[in-house]
Amino acid sequence: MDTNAAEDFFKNSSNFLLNVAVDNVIFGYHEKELKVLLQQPFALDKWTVTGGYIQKTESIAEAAARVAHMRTGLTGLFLEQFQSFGNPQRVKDNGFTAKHIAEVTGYDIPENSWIFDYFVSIAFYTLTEFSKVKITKSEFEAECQWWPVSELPLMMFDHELIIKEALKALRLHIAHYPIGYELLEEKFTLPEIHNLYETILAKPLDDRNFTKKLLATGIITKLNEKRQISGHRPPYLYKFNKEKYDEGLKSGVELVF
Amino acid sequence: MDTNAAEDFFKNSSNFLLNVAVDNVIFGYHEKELKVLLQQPFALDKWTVTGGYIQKTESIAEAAARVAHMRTGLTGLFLEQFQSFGNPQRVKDNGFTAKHIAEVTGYDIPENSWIFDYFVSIAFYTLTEFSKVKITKSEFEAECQWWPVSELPLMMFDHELIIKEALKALRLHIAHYPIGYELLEEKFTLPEIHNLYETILAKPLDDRNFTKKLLATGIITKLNEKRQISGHRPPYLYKFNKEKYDEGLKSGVELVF
DNA sequence: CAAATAGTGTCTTTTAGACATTATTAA
DNA sequence: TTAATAATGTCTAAAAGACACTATTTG
Repeated sequence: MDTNAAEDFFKNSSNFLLNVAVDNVIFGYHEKELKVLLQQPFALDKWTVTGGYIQKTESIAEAAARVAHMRTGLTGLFLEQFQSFGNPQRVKDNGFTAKHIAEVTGYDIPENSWIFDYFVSIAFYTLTEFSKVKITKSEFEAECQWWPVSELPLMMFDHELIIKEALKALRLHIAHYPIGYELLEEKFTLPEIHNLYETILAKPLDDRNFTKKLLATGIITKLNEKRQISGHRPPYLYKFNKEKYDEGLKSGVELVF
Repeated sequence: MDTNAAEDFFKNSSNFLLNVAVDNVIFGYHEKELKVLLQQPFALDKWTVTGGYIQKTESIAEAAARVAHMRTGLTGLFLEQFQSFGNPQRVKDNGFTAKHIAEVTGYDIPENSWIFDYFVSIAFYTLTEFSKVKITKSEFEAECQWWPVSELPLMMFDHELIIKEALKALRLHIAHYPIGYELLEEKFTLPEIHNLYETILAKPLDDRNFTKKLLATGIITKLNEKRQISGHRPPYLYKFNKEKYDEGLKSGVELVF
Protein backbone atom coordinates (compact mmCIF):
# COMPACT_ATOMS: atom_id res chain seq x y z
CA MET A 1 0.00 0.00 0.00
CA ASP A 2 1.52 3.35 -0.94
CA THR A 3 0.73 6.57 0.84
CA ASN A 4 -2.18 7.42 -1.44
CA ALA A 5 -3.68 3.99 -1.01
CA ALA A 6 -3.22 4.26 2.74
CA GLU A 7 -4.91 7.63 2.85
CA ASP A 8 -7.73 6.33 0.73
CA PHE A 9 -8.10 3.56 3.28
CA PHE A 10 -8.85 6.09 5.99
CA LYS A 11 -11.43 7.88 3.85
CA ASN A 12 -13.24 4.89 2.51
CA SER A 13 -14.09 1.72 4.33
CA SER A 14 -15.95 0.16 1.42
CA ASN A 15 -14.41 -3.30 1.77
CA PHE A 16 -14.93 -3.53 5.50
CA LEU A 17 -17.76 -3.72 7.95
CA LEU A 18 -18.27 -0.52 9.88
CA ASN A 19 -18.58 -0.31 13.64
CA VAL A 20 -17.35 -3.84 14.25
CA ALA A 21 -13.90 -5.41 14.18
CA VAL A 22 -11.96 -8.37 15.55
CA ASP A 23 -9.19 -8.38 18.13
CA ASN A 24 -6.90 -11.33 18.78
CA VAL A 25 -5.14 -11.94 22.05
CA ILE A 26 -2.25 -14.09 20.83
CA PHE A 27 -0.62 -16.00 23.68
CA GLY A 28 2.79 -17.59 23.40
CA TYR A 29 4.70 -19.59 25.98
CA HIS A 30 8.44 -19.21 26.31
CA GLU A 31 10.89 -19.95 29.09
CA LYS A 32 8.29 -20.45 31.79
CA GLU A 33 6.56 -17.24 30.86
CA LEU A 34 3.22 -16.56 29.21
CA LYS A 35 3.54 -13.81 26.65
CA VAL A 36 1.13 -11.89 24.50
CA LEU A 37 1.76 -10.37 21.09
CA LEU A 38 1.19 -6.60 21.11
CA GLN A 39 1.54 -3.88 18.53
CA GLN A 40 2.09 -0.18 18.70
CA PRO A 41 -0.21 1.56 16.21
CA PHE A 42 1.13 4.58 14.38
CA ALA A 43 4.15 4.89 16.64
CA LEU A 44 1.90 6.15 19.38
CA ASP A 45 3.09 5.57 22.92
CA LYS A 46 0.50 2.92 23.76
CA TRP A 47 0.05 -0.68 22.74
CA THR A 48 -2.86 -2.76 21.51
CA VAL A 49 -3.53 -6.42 20.96
CA THR A 50 -3.46 -7.44 17.31
CA GLY A 51 -6.68 -6.90 15.45
CA GLY A 52 -8.27 -5.80 12.25
CA TYR A 53 -11.37 -5.02 10.31
CA ILE A 54 -13.81 -7.54 8.91
CA GLN A 55 -14.17 -7.86 5.16
CA LYS A 56 -17.69 -7.94 3.79
CA THR A 57 -17.02 -11.35 2.29
CA GLU A 58 -15.76 -13.20 5.35
CA SER A 59 -17.08 -14.48 8.66
CA ILE A 60 -15.82 -13.11 11.97
CA ALA A 61 -13.83 -16.33 12.51
CA GLU A 62 -12.26 -15.97 9.07
CA ALA A 63 -11.40 -12.36 9.78
CA ALA A 64 -9.72 -13.35 13.05
CA ALA A 65 -7.74 -16.09 11.29
CA ARG A 66 -6.71 -13.79 8.44
CA VAL A 67 -5.56 -11.06 10.80
CA ALA A 68 -3.68 -13.52 13.02
CA HIS A 69 -2.00 -15.00 9.95
CA MET A 70 -0.87 -11.57 8.78
CA ARG A 71 0.96 -10.97 12.06
CA THR A 72 2.31 -14.43 12.79
CA GLY A 73 2.54 -16.22 9.48
CA LEU A 74 0.71 -19.14 11.07
CA THR A 75 -2.35 -20.86 9.67
CA GLY A 76 -4.72 -23.31 11.27
CA LEU A 77 -4.60 -21.51 14.61
CA PHE A 78 -7.11 -22.51 17.22
CA LEU A 79 -8.95 -19.21 17.69
CA GLU A 80 -11.47 -19.10 20.50
CA GLN A 81 -14.05 -16.32 20.56
CA PHE A 82 -14.51 -15.35 24.20
CA GLN A 83 -16.28 -12.01 24.48
CA SER A 84 -17.35 -8.89 22.62
CA PHE A 85 -16.66 -5.40 23.84
CA GLY A 86 -18.68 -2.37 22.87
CA ASN A 87 -19.39 1.02 24.30
CA PRO A 88 -19.12 4.54 22.89
CA GLN A 89 -16.05 5.38 24.98
CA ARG A 90 -13.91 2.34 24.40
CA VAL A 91 -11.97 3.61 21.40
CA LYS A 92 -11.55 7.15 22.61
CA ASP A 93 -7.97 7.90 23.48
CA ASN A 94 -6.27 11.27 23.50
CA GLY A 95 -3.38 9.79 21.55
CA PHE A 96 -5.63 8.30 18.90
CA THR A 97 -6.72 11.35 16.94
CA ALA A 98 -6.32 12.40 13.33
CA LYS A 99 -4.13 15.31 14.36
CA HIS A 100 -1.76 13.27 16.47
CA ILE A 101 -1.46 10.46 13.95
CA ALA A 102 -0.78 12.98 11.19
CA GLU A 103 2.00 14.50 13.30
CA VAL A 104 3.63 11.17 13.94
CA THR A 105 3.19 9.48 10.58
CA GLY A 106 2.64 12.20 8.03
CA TYR A 107 -0.58 10.55 6.86
CA ASP A 108 -3.36 12.97 6.02
CA ILE A 109 -6.26 11.39 7.87
CA PRO A 110 -9.69 13.03 7.87
CA GLU A 111 -10.85 14.02 11.36
CA ASN A 112 -14.07 12.12 10.72
CA SER A 113 -12.39 9.02 9.32
CA TRP A 114 -14.40 5.87 9.98
CA ILE A 115 -11.48 4.49 11.98
CA PHE A 116 -12.43 6.84 14.83
CA ASP A 117 -16.01 5.55 14.95
CA TYR A 118 -17.60 3.51 17.71
CA PHE A 119 -16.29 0.00 17.10
CA VAL A 120 -17.56 -3.15 18.72
CA SER A 121 -14.70 -5.59 19.12
CA ILE A 122 -15.27 -9.31 18.76
CA ALA A 123 -12.38 -10.70 20.78
CA PHE A 124 -10.61 -14.02 20.26
CA TYR A 125 -7.65 -15.59 21.94
CA THR A 126 -5.26 -18.15 20.58
CA LEU A 127 -2.22 -20.12 21.72
CA THR A 128 0.74 -20.37 19.40
CA GLU A 129 4.21 -21.74 19.30
CA PHE A 130 6.31 -18.82 20.38
CA SER A 131 9.38 -19.96 18.50
CA LYS A 132 7.59 -20.57 15.19
CA VAL A 133 5.97 -17.16 14.98
CA LYS A 134 7.48 -14.88 12.38
CA ILE A 135 6.25 -11.48 13.46
CA THR A 136 5.20 -9.26 10.58
CA LYS A 137 3.97 -5.82 11.40
CA SER A 138 1.67 -3.88 9.16
CA GLU A 139 2.60 -0.50 7.81
CA PHE A 140 0.38 1.10 10.41
CA GLU A 141 2.33 -0.31 13.32
CA ALA A 142 5.61 0.97 14.64
CA GLU A 143 6.34 -2.15 16.63
CA CYS A 144 4.96 -5.62 17.14
CA GLN A 145 6.49 -7.79 19.83
CA TRP A 146 5.90 -10.23 22.68
CA TRP A 147 5.22 -8.95 26.20
CA PRO A 148 4.94 -11.02 29.37
CA VAL A 149 1.31 -10.94 30.53
CA SER A 150 2.56 -10.10 33.99
CA GLU A 151 4.35 -6.95 32.79
CA LEU A 152 2.23 -5.29 30.16
CA PRO A 153 3.17 -1.91 28.77
CA LEU A 154 0.73 1.01 28.76
CA MET A 155 -2.27 -0.21 26.80
CA MET A 156 -4.55 1.78 24.51
CA PHE A 157 -8.35 1.77 24.69
CA ASP A 158 -9.74 -1.09 26.77
CA HIS A 159 -7.11 -3.56 25.62
CA GLU A 160 -5.79 -4.27 29.09
CA LEU A 161 -9.30 -5.39 30.03
CA ILE A 162 -9.48 -7.50 26.88
CA ILE A 163 -6.28 -9.32 27.85
CA LYS A 164 -7.52 -9.85 31.42
CA GLU A 165 -10.75 -11.36 30.15
CA ALA A 166 -8.85 -13.50 27.64
CA LEU A 167 -6.76 -14.90 30.47
CA LYS A 168 -9.88 -15.64 32.50
CA ALA A 169 -11.39 -17.44 29.53
CA LEU A 170 -8.18 -19.37 28.93
CA ARG A 171 -8.02 -20.48 32.56
CA LEU A 172 -11.61 -21.63 32.41
CA HIS A 173 -10.89 -23.44 29.16
CA ILE A 174 -7.86 -25.26 30.54
CA ALA A 175 -10.03 -26.98 33.17
CA HIS A 176 -12.28 -28.54 30.54
CA TYR A 177 -10.15 -29.13 27.48
CA PRO A 178 -6.67 -30.40 26.68
CA ILE A 179 -4.10 -27.72 26.00
CA GLY A 180 -0.48 -27.53 25.02
CA TYR A 181 -0.41 -28.96 21.54
CA GLU A 182 0.23 -25.52 20.07
CA LEU A 183 2.56 -24.45 22.85
CA LEU A 184 5.07 -27.24 23.30
CA GLU A 185 7.48 -28.90 20.95
CA GLU A 186 6.44 -32.20 19.45
CA LYS A 187 8.36 -34.05 22.15
CA PHE A 188 8.31 -32.63 25.65
CA THR A 189 8.99 -33.70 29.22
CA LEU A 190 6.67 -33.94 32.21
CA PRO A 191 8.40 -31.03 33.95
CA GLU A 192 7.87 -28.95 30.81
CA ILE A 193 4.13 -29.52 30.54
CA HIS A 194 3.85 -29.22 34.32
CA ASN A 195 5.45 -25.82 34.05
CA LEU A 196 3.13 -24.79 31.25
CA TYR A 197 0.10 -25.50 33.40
CA GLU A 198 1.60 -23.73 36.38
CA THR A 199 2.41 -20.72 34.24
CA ILE A 200 -1.03 -20.42 32.70
CA LEU A 201 -2.82 -20.96 35.99
CA ALA A 202 -0.26 -18.86 37.86
CA LYS A 203 -0.16 -21.25 40.79
CA PRO A 204 1.96 -24.21 41.88
CA LEU A 205 0.56 -27.67 41.15
CA ASP A 206 1.69 -30.70 43.13
CA ASP A 207 3.87 -32.70 40.74
CA ARG A 208 2.65 -36.13 41.85
CA ASN A 209 -1.03 -35.27 41.57
CA PHE A 210 -0.49 -33.38 38.33
CA THR A 211 1.24 -36.33 36.69
CA LYS A 212 -1.32 -38.79 37.99
CA LYS A 213 -4.26 -36.84 36.59
CA LEU A 214 -2.67 -35.94 33.29
CA LEU A 215 -1.60 -39.52 32.58
CA ALA A 216 -5.05 -40.78 33.54
CA THR A 217 -6.59 -38.79 30.66
CA GLY A 218 -4.48 -40.66 28.16
CA ILE A 219 -3.74 -37.53 26.14
CA ILE A 220 0.03 -37.94 26.44
CA THR A 221 2.22 -40.95 25.70
CA LYS A 222 5.58 -41.78 27.21
CA LEU A 223 8.41 -42.32 24.72
CA ASN A 224 11.46 -44.48 25.11
CA GLU A 225 13.77 -41.48 24.95
CA LYS A 226 15.08 -38.97 27.40
CA ARG A 227 15.93 -35.31 26.97
CA GLN A 228 19.68 -34.79 27.23
CA ILE A 229 20.20 -32.40 30.07
CA SER A 230 23.44 -32.47 31.93
CA GLY A 231 24.04 -32.26 35.65
CA HIS A 232 21.05 -34.25 36.77
CA ARG A 233 18.75 -37.12 36.00
CA PRO A 234 17.41 -36.76 32.44
CA PRO A 235 13.63 -36.60 32.06
CA TYR A 236 11.66 -38.90 29.76
CA LEU A 237 10.12 -37.46 26.62
CA TYR A 238 6.39 -37.61 25.94
CA LYS A 239 4.21 -36.72 22.99
CA PHE A 240 0.54 -35.99 22.64
CA ASN A 241 -1.79 -38.79 21.67
CA LYS A 242 -3.41 -36.75 18.91
CA GLU A 243 -6.49 -38.96 18.70
CA LYS A 244 -7.32 -38.67 22.38
CA TYR A 245 -6.34 -35.02 22.33
CA ASP A 246 -8.71 -34.17 19.50
CA GLU A 247 -11.45 -36.23 21.06
CA GLY A 248 -10.91 -34.24 24.26
CA LEU A 249 -11.19 -30.98 22.36
CA LYS A 250 -14.58 -32.09 21.12
CA SER A 251 -16.17 -33.76 24.08
CA GLY A 252 -14.17 -32.20 26.91
CA VAL A 253 -11.64 -33.51 29.40
CA GLU A 254 -11.91 -32.52 33.04
CA LEU A 255 -8.52 -31.55 34.33
CA VAL A 256 -9.27 -29.54 37.42
CA PHE A 257 -6.24 -28.50 39.42
CA MET B 1 -43.55 6.11 14.46
CA ASP B 2 -45.79 6.87 11.51
CA THR B 3 -45.32 5.36 8.09
CA ASN B 4 -43.06 8.15 6.88
CA ALA B 5 -40.90 7.88 9.95
CA ALA B 6 -40.77 4.12 9.52
CA GLU B 7 -39.71 4.43 5.89
CA ASP B 8 -37.12 6.98 6.83
CA PHE B 9 -35.81 4.43 9.30
CA PHE B 10 -35.11 1.98 6.50
CA LYS B 11 -33.28 4.60 4.46
CA ASN B 12 -31.21 6.15 7.16
CA SER B 13 -29.52 4.41 9.99
CA SER B 14 -27.94 7.54 11.41
CA ASN B 15 -28.74 6.83 15.06
CA PHE B 16 -27.56 3.25 14.93
CA LEU B 17 -24.39 1.34 14.46
CA LEU B 18 -24.13 -0.37 11.12
CA ASN B 19 -23.22 -4.01 10.63
CA VAL B 20 -23.67 -4.93 14.27
CA ALA B 21 -26.74 -5.54 16.42
CA VAL B 22 -27.84 -7.32 19.57
CA ASP B 23 -30.09 -10.36 19.89
CA ASN B 24 -31.66 -11.49 23.16
CA VAL B 25 -32.69 -15.04 23.86
CA ILE B 26 -35.30 -14.43 26.56
CA PHE B 27 -36.05 -17.57 28.53
CA GLY B 28 -39.12 -17.94 30.72
CA TYR B 29 -40.15 -20.88 32.87
CA HIS B 30 -43.79 -21.84 33.15
CA GLU B 31 -45.56 -25.01 34.14
CA LYS B 32 -42.49 -27.22 33.99
CA GLU B 33 -41.58 -25.93 30.58
CA LEU B 34 -38.75 -23.71 29.43
CA LYS B 35 -39.99 -21.15 26.92
CA VAL B 36 -38.37 -18.55 24.75
CA LEU B 37 -39.84 -15.26 23.58
CA LEU B 38 -39.96 -15.06 19.79
CA GLN B 39 -41.24 -12.52 17.32
CA GLN B 40 -42.41 -12.64 13.76
CA PRO B 41 -40.92 -9.76 11.82
CA PHE B 42 -43.09 -8.09 9.20
CA ALA B 43 -45.69 -10.83 9.28
CA LEU B 44 -43.26 -13.09 7.48
CA ASP B 45 -43.70 -16.80 8.05
CA LYS B 46 -40.58 -17.25 10.12
CA TRP B 47 -39.66 -16.27 13.65
CA THR B 48 -36.68 -14.63 15.27
CA VAL B 49 -35.45 -14.07 18.80
CA THR B 50 -35.95 -10.53 20.02
CA GLY B 51 -33.24 -8.13 19.04
CA GLY B 52 -32.45 -4.66 17.89
CA TYR B 53 -29.91 -2.18 16.72
CA ILE B 54 -27.33 -0.45 18.86
CA GLN B 55 -27.58 3.32 19.33
CA LYS B 56 -24.39 5.30 18.91
CA THR B 57 -24.68 6.55 22.47
CA GLU B 58 -25.04 3.24 24.31
CA SER B 59 -22.96 0.19 25.13
CA ILE B 60 -23.86 -3.25 23.80
CA ALA B 61 -25.10 -4.25 27.27
CA GLU B 62 -27.28 -1.14 27.41
CA ALA B 63 -28.64 -1.88 23.96
CA ALA B 64 -29.53 -5.42 25.02
CA ALA B 65 -31.25 -4.13 28.17
CA ARG B 66 -33.14 -1.43 26.26
CA VAL B 67 -34.36 -3.87 23.63
CA ALA B 68 -35.36 -6.45 26.26
CA HIS B 69 -37.23 -3.80 28.19
CA MET B 70 -39.14 -2.74 25.09
CA ARG B 71 -40.46 -6.27 24.62
CA THR B 72 -41.02 -7.34 28.20
CA GLY B 73 -41.48 -4.16 30.23
CA LEU B 74 -38.89 -5.51 32.67
CA THR B 75 -35.85 -3.65 33.92
CA GLY B 76 -32.82 -4.89 35.81
CA LEU B 77 -32.72 -8.13 33.85
CA PHE B 78 -29.65 -10.29 34.21
CA LEU B 79 -28.40 -10.31 30.62
CA GLU B 80 -25.53 -12.62 29.88
CA GLN B 81 -23.52 -12.13 26.71
CA PHE B 82 -22.63 -15.60 25.45
CA GLN B 83 -21.48 -15.46 21.84
CA SER B 84 -21.32 -13.33 18.70
CA PHE B 85 -22.42 -14.55 15.32
CA GLY B 86 -21.18 -13.13 12.05
CA ASN B 87 -20.85 -14.28 8.50
CA PRO B 88 -21.97 -12.84 5.19
CA GLN B 89 -24.73 -15.41 4.75
CA ARG B 90 -26.36 -15.34 8.15
CA VAL B 91 -29.00 -12.69 7.42
CA LYS B 92 -29.84 -13.84 3.95
CA ASP B 93 -33.32 -15.31 3.77
CA ASN B 94 -35.56 -15.53 0.76
CA GLY B 95 -38.43 -14.16 2.85
CA PHE B 96 -36.42 -11.21 4.09
CA THR B 97 -36.26 -8.97 1.02
CA ALA B 98 -37.46 -5.46 0.29
CA LYS B 99 -39.93 -6.77 -2.24
CA HIS B 100 -41.49 -9.33 0.03
CA ILE B 101 -41.70 -7.01 3.01
CA ALA B 102 -43.29 -4.33 0.84
CA GLU B 103 -45.91 -6.83 -0.31
CA VAL B 104 -46.77 -7.88 3.21
CA THR B 105 -46.59 -4.55 5.01
CA GLY B 106 -46.99 -1.85 2.39
CA TYR B 107 -43.77 -0.17 3.51
CA ASP B 108 -41.65 1.22 0.72
CA ILE B 109 -38.25 -0.16 1.63
CA PRO B 110 -35.22 0.51 -0.57
CA GLU B 111 -33.69 -2.67 -1.97
CA ASN B 112 -30.34 -1.54 -0.61
CA SER B 113 -31.63 -0.56 2.81
CA TRP B 114 -28.99 -0.96 5.51
CA ILE B 115 -31.23 -3.49 7.26
CA PHE B 116 -30.25 -6.05 4.60
CA ASP B 117 -26.55 -5.56 5.23
CA TYR B 118 -24.16 -8.06 6.78
CA PHE B 119 -24.89 -7.82 10.50
CA VAL B 120 -22.82 -9.27 13.28
CA SER B 121 -25.08 -10.26 16.13
CA ILE B 122 -23.92 -9.94 19.72
CA ALA B 123 -26.12 -12.47 21.46
CA PHE B 124 -27.32 -12.37 25.06
CA TYR B 125 -29.60 -14.61 27.03
CA THR B 126 -31.69 -13.78 30.03
CA LEU B 127 -34.08 -15.51 32.42
CA THR B 128 -37.29 -13.77 33.35
CA GLU B 129 -40.41 -14.35 35.31
CA PHE B 130 -42.79 -15.64 32.73
CA SER B 131 -45.87 -14.36 34.54
CA LYS B 132 -44.58 -10.81 35.03
CA VAL B 133 -43.68 -10.22 31.39
CA LYS B 134 -46.00 -7.86 29.57
CA ILE B 135 -45.26 -8.59 25.96
CA THR B 136 -45.14 -5.50 23.78
CA LYS B 137 -44.46 -6.00 20.12
CA SER B 138 -42.95 -3.32 17.94
CA GLU B 139 -44.70 -2.06 14.86
CA PHE B 140 -42.38 -4.17 12.74
CA GLU B 141 -43.53 -7.42 14.27
CA ALA B 142 -46.73 -9.25 13.50
CA GLU B 143 -46.52 -11.43 16.59
CA CYS B 144 -44.47 -11.80 19.72
CA GLN B 145 -45.09 -14.79 21.96
CA TRP B 146 -43.60 -17.55 24.07
CA TRP B 147 -42.58 -20.85 22.48
CA PRO B 148 -41.39 -23.98 24.27
CA VAL B 149 -37.72 -24.48 23.49
CA SER B 150 -38.51 -28.08 22.67
CA GLU B 151 -41.01 -27.12 19.95
CA LEU B 152 -39.69 -24.11 18.12
CA PRO B 153 -41.45 -22.80 15.03
CA LEU B 154 -39.62 -22.27 11.73
CA MET B 155 -36.81 -19.85 12.54
CA MET B 156 -35.35 -17.14 10.31
CA PHE B 157 -31.64 -16.63 9.66
CA ASP B 158 -29.42 -18.52 12.10
CA HIS B 159 -31.70 -17.93 15.05
CA GLU B 160 -32.28 -21.59 15.76
CA LEU B 161 -28.52 -21.94 16.19
CA ILE B 162 -28.48 -18.87 18.44
CA ILE B 163 -31.09 -20.45 20.72
CA LYS B 164 -29.20 -23.75 20.79
CA GLU B 165 -26.00 -21.98 21.79
CA ALA B 166 -27.87 -19.92 24.39
CA LEU B 167 -29.18 -23.12 25.93
CA LYS B 168 -25.68 -24.59 25.98
CA ALA B 169 -24.37 -21.47 27.70
CA LEU B 170 -27.25 -21.51 30.19
CA ARG B 171 -26.59 -25.15 31.06
CA LEU B 172 -22.93 -24.41 31.58
CA HIS B 173 -23.81 -21.41 33.70
CA ILE B 174 -26.18 -23.38 35.92
CA ALA B 175 -23.32 -25.64 37.03
CA HIS B 176 -21.26 -22.74 38.32
CA TYR B 177 -23.71 -20.11 39.50
CA PRO B 178 -26.98 -19.98 41.43
CA ILE B 179 -30.07 -19.65 39.33
CA GLY B 180 -33.77 -19.31 39.86
CA TYR B 181 -34.13 -15.95 41.51
CA GLU B 182 -35.65 -14.47 38.37
CA LEU B 183 -37.67 -17.56 37.56
CA LEU B 184 -39.47 -18.55 40.73
CA GLU B 185 -41.87 -16.73 42.98
CA GLU B 186 -40.47 -15.20 46.14
CA LYS B 187 -41.51 -18.26 48.11
CA PHE B 188 -41.18 -21.63 46.47
CA THR B 189 -41.06 -25.31 47.38
CA LEU B 190 -38.29 -27.86 46.96
CA PRO B 191 -40.25 -29.75 44.30
CA GLU B 192 -40.64 -26.48 42.38
CA ILE B 193 -36.96 -25.61 42.27
CA HIS B 194 -36.13 -29.26 41.66
CA ASN B 195 -38.38 -29.14 38.64
CA LEU B 196 -36.79 -25.96 37.40
CA TYR B 197 -33.36 -27.57 37.38
CA GLU B 198 -34.68 -30.70 35.72
CA THR B 199 -36.36 -28.62 33.05
CA ILE B 200 -33.34 -26.49 32.24
CA LEU B 201 -30.99 -29.45 32.22
CA ALA B 202 -33.56 -31.65 30.49
CA LYS B 203 -32.73 -34.65 32.63
CA PRO B 204 -34.04 -36.20 35.85
CA LEU B 205 -32.15 -35.39 39.05
CA ASP B 206 -32.36 -37.64 42.09
CA ASP B 207 -34.48 -35.74 44.60
CA ARG B 208 -32.46 -36.75 47.66
CA ASN B 209 -29.11 -35.82 46.18
CA PHE B 210 -30.51 -32.65 44.65
CA THR B 211 -31.88 -31.43 47.97
CA LYS B 212 -28.71 -32.38 49.82
CA LYS B 213 -26.46 -30.43 47.48
CA LEU B 214 -28.72 -27.42 47.12
CA LEU B 215 -29.16 -27.03 50.88
CA ALA B 216 -25.43 -27.44 51.41
CA THR B 217 -24.78 -24.28 49.37
CA GLY B 218 -26.86 -22.24 51.78
CA ILE B 219 -28.50 -20.26 48.99
CA ILE B 220 -32.02 -21.21 50.07
CA THR B 221 -33.67 -20.96 53.49
CA LYS B 222 -36.52 -23.07 54.82
CA LEU B 223 -39.54 -21.11 56.06
CA ASN B 224 -41.99 -22.10 58.69
CA GLU B 225 -44.84 -22.21 56.20
CA LYS B 226 -46.23 -24.75 53.80
CA ARG B 227 -47.81 -24.32 50.40
CA GLN B 228 -51.50 -25.16 50.55
CA ILE B 229 -52.02 -27.96 48.10
CA SER B 230 -54.87 -30.34 48.64
CA GLY B 231 -54.90 -34.06 48.27
CA HIS B 232 -51.46 -34.77 49.65
CA ARG B 233 -48.79 -33.74 52.06
CA PRO B 234 -48.12 -30.01 51.73
CA PRO B 235 -44.55 -29.00 50.90
CA TYR B 236 -42.57 -26.49 52.94
CA LEU B 237 -41.85 -23.08 51.47
CA TYR B 238 -38.31 -21.79 50.95
CA LYS B 239 -36.86 -18.48 49.92
CA PHE B 240 -33.49 -17.49 48.53
CA ASN B 241 -30.86 -16.23 50.94
CA LYS B 242 -30.13 -13.16 48.83
CA GLU B 243 -26.78 -12.51 50.45
CA LYS B 244 -25.41 -15.98 49.75
CA TYR B 245 -27.08 -15.96 46.34
CA ASP B 246 -25.42 -12.71 45.29
CA GLU B 247 -22.11 -13.87 46.68
CA GLY B 248 -22.51 -17.03 44.61
CA LEU B 249 -23.18 -14.97 41.49
CA LYS B 250 -19.87 -13.22 42.03
CA SER B 251 -17.54 -15.93 43.18
CA GLY B 252 -19.31 -18.99 41.82
CA VAL B 253 -21.11 -21.94 43.38
CA GLU B 254 -20.44 -25.43 42.10
CA LEU B 255 -23.72 -27.25 41.67
CA VAL B 256 -22.88 -30.06 39.33
CA PHE B 257 -25.68 -32.52 38.74
C1' DC C 1 29.85 -38.30 46.86
C1' DA C 2 27.54 -33.98 46.14
C1' DA C 3 24.36 -31.35 43.53
C1' DA C 4 20.47 -31.08 40.86
C1' DT C 5 16.22 -32.48 39.30
C1' DA C 6 13.13 -36.64 37.90
C1' DG C 7 10.02 -39.93 39.22
C1' DT C 8 6.80 -42.25 41.89
C1' DG C 9 3.02 -44.44 45.98
C1' DT C 10 0.07 -44.25 50.00
C1' DC C 11 -3.07 -42.64 53.09
C1' DT C 12 -7.00 -39.62 54.34
C1' DT C 13 -10.75 -36.85 53.42
C1' DT C 14 -14.27 -35.37 50.56
C1' DT C 15 -17.62 -35.83 47.16
C1' DA C 16 -20.70 -38.26 44.01
C1' DG C 17 -23.99 -41.52 43.22
C1' DA C 18 -27.13 -45.20 44.05
C1' DC C 19 -30.97 -46.43 46.47
C1' DA C 20 -36.23 -47.07 49.55
C1' DT C 21 -38.97 -45.98 53.30
C1' DT C 22 -41.79 -43.11 56.18
C1' DA C 23 -44.73 -38.76 56.69
C1' DT C 24 -48.60 -35.82 55.87
C1' DT C 25 -52.67 -34.25 54.02
C1' DA C 26 -57.54 -34.47 51.90
C1' DA C 27 -61.14 -37.05 50.32
C1' DT D 1 -57.81 -46.23 54.40
C1' DT D 2 -56.38 -44.77 50.12
C1' DA D 3 -54.24 -41.72 46.93
C1' DA D 4 -50.95 -38.51 46.12
C1' DT D 5 -46.74 -36.38 46.82
C1' DA D 6 -43.11 -34.63 50.41
C1' DA D 7 -39.28 -35.54 53.10
C1' DT D 8 -35.30 -37.70 54.43
C1' DG D 9 -30.49 -41.08 55.59
C1' DT D 10 -27.03 -44.54 54.59
C1' DC D 11 -23.82 -47.02 52.21
C1' DT D 12 -20.30 -47.47 48.59
C1' DA D 13 -17.18 -46.04 45.17
C1' DA D 14 -14.45 -42.62 43.18
C1' DA D 15 -11.79 -38.58 43.25
C1' DA D 16 -9.12 -34.97 45.37
C1' DG D 17 -5.57 -33.60 48.18
C1' DA D 18 -1.76 -33.90 51.30
C1' DC D 19 2.56 -35.61 51.80
C1' DA D 20 8.31 -37.57 51.29
C1' DC D 21 11.40 -40.59 49.71
C1' DT D 22 14.22 -42.87 46.05
C1' DA D 23 16.44 -42.66 41.30
C1' DT D 24 19.56 -40.99 37.87
C1' DT D 25 22.84 -38.28 35.92
C1' DT D 26 27.18 -35.19 35.75
C1' DG D 27 31.18 -33.22 37.63
